[in-house]
Amino acid sequence: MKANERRDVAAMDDRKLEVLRAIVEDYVATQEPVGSKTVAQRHALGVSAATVRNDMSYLEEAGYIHQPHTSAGRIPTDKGYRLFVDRLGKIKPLSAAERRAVHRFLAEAIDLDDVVTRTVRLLSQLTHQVAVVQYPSLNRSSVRHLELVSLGHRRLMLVMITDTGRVEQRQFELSVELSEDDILELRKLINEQLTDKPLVDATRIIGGLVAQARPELETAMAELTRVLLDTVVARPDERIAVAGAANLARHQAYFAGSLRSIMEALEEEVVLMQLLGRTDSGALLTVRIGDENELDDFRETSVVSAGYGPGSVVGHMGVLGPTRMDYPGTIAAVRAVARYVSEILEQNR
Amino acid sequence: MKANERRDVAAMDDRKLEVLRAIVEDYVATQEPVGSKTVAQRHALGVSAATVRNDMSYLEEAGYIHQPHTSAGRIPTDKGYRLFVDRLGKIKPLSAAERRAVHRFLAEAIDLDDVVTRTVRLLSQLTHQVAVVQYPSLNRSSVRHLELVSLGHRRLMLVMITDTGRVEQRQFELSVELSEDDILELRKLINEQLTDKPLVDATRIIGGLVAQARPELETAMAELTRVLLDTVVARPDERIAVAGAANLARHQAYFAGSLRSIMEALEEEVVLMQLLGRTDSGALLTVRIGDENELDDFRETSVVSAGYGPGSVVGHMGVLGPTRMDYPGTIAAVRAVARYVSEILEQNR
DNA sequence: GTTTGGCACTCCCGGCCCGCGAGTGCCAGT
DNA sequence: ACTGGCACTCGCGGGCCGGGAGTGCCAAAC
Repeated sequence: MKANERRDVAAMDDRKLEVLRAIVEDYVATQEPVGSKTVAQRHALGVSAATVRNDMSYLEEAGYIHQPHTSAGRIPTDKGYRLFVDRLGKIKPLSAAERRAVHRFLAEAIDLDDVVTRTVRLLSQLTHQVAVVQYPSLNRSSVRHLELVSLGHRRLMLVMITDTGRVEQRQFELSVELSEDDILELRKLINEQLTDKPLVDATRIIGGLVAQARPELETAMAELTRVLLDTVVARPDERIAVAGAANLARHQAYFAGSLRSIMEALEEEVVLMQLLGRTDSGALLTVRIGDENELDDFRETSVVSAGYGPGSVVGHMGVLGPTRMDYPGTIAAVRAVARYVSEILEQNR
Repeated sequence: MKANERRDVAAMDDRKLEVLRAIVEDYVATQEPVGSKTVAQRHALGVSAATVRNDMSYLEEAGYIHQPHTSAGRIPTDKGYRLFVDRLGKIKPLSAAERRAVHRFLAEAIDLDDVVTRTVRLLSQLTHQVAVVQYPSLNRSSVRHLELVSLGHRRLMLVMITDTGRVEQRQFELSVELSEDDILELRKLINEQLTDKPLVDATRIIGGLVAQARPELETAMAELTRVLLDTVVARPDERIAVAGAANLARHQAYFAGSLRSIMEALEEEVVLMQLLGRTDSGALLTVRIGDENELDDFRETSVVSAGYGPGSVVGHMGVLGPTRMDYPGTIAAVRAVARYVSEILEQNR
């Protein structure tokens, strides 16, 4: 199969590829099947419509395009889009104005929440599609600071700040009452052990905390330990922001029946993580086209996603739309935004 | 006009009202215009279809129902729904199983964020509609505690906790470096002044803070003051949670063209606030039907909303759907959930 | 005078047919 | 290998029609 595809591509001369590009570009622009005449005219290939027809029947044979019905033009298949993305699409960089807008808009962000909110809006506006941004994964962050605040009685609040700027906060109640000094002591102890440690190691470290507390504080520390573990482990990556769902409505005809299930999926963090997460190892940017998404409801959907983070990848962001989307433009937008957000995180570190 | 309507209602005998109820109920159930025969048969009125026809033509004259076209059945108008809601709909309380589910699901919430998230999901599931929940308004809350945390260098974090459990957090940078003791001093000062004060008074109090700080800390306090004001005033009510947007897709036919603009509106906090906020003064529960919403995009939409809070109202929650919705069921659900959430907030106070 | 059965009328809906046009595949000629 | 020509296919929109649901009105009955 793999060898077969290779031969297909190799056997195709440049003009056939050019025809495929023309079909993809026109179809994306007009949303209508594109015929041989259109291709021959609009894209100065220097050949007649008949020649284009021959190429098209070849491309159809090879599985890159297909006809919705006998007397219609051609539409790219998922395989066709794939080839286009891999070898034909020349990524068009954002315009200077767009770049400036991105920088200005993101530079105004005051904290991580704000960065994420602005990012997701920006992506959806740039691409006119649904945008999804995952908050920096706790698994890949380190603790910058832990704070323990008394709320009166036995009620406490634990605030954890990571090096990516993420703030997790959690209220709980202890079975014993602690003095302000006790709290300070516990806070100091926890901070000494956890500060600058990556969260993946936290589970281990937290386990050892109880042993280090003064005997009087052991009960409290044990309870605190449970809350810590809960905060760190039990809700690992779950935060995700979505924007631009209204753009789905623009493609109503396209999504037809699946609109509802897609919207349902957008409210499920697990599903979103799946869509974003399965990045090709190492690749900076991933495009998953139609069938390549395992989920049934997304068979007519493409996802363009990129990792971001200061130095290493701490989260993913992406854009979701119909398979017939403007790949070069979307790829450029996602890449540019991911890069710039990474820069911001780098600076704030 | 008002007098006119009064007379209309008064002039209608019970059977005419019964016919209107039958039309509303059937139309909501079937989504299809309902004819005289159906009404006469399904709802044991003890009269013939012809009689029902007379009543219907009266109801149409009075503006409670109308025909989409000459040879079709009748559909309630907004005015018809209004009368139904005000005088005809017998609110059917939730089933015991539903009530248990509500209690169980909400009781598990661990903090305010969790309460809101669970509430909005619950509402959308109970009603099969879009649910919207406003976080407790800062304007109507009091400060329970303020915390000032050093993040190293000159970077600080301000955490504010209100009596409704809402936690606002904000990072910022001072122009001067403070010692741990300085920070504690400032924190103490701020807490003394603000704890248990309603946030509406905060602006005034904050203004006086700088004067009370030691001269060495004046600069820092001035800067801090600005951050405080920003946190308290500049982002007053803005947090809103939405769930069940996928339910809009179920009513695709109904919303037709406006689907997109409705979805856009759902991403705009300002619009959502408008929809929820304009509560009739004092009323525990508000139903706004079709035209009664000022926004054009919501002419075919009804909103059922209720205030909630411990004792006094601190926020609103509601459900949004097509005008042809199950009002009795929706009203019951919104009311039950709002009450129970209020109870929870009361307990946590 | 309220209710009822009867009846003519209206008009939507779905099915059907048909002509147009876009697009194709094939072939013979360059 | 490319091209022009040509017959063919088939979706789409428009027009037509018959069935059916629902109405409004009227005259008779209670």
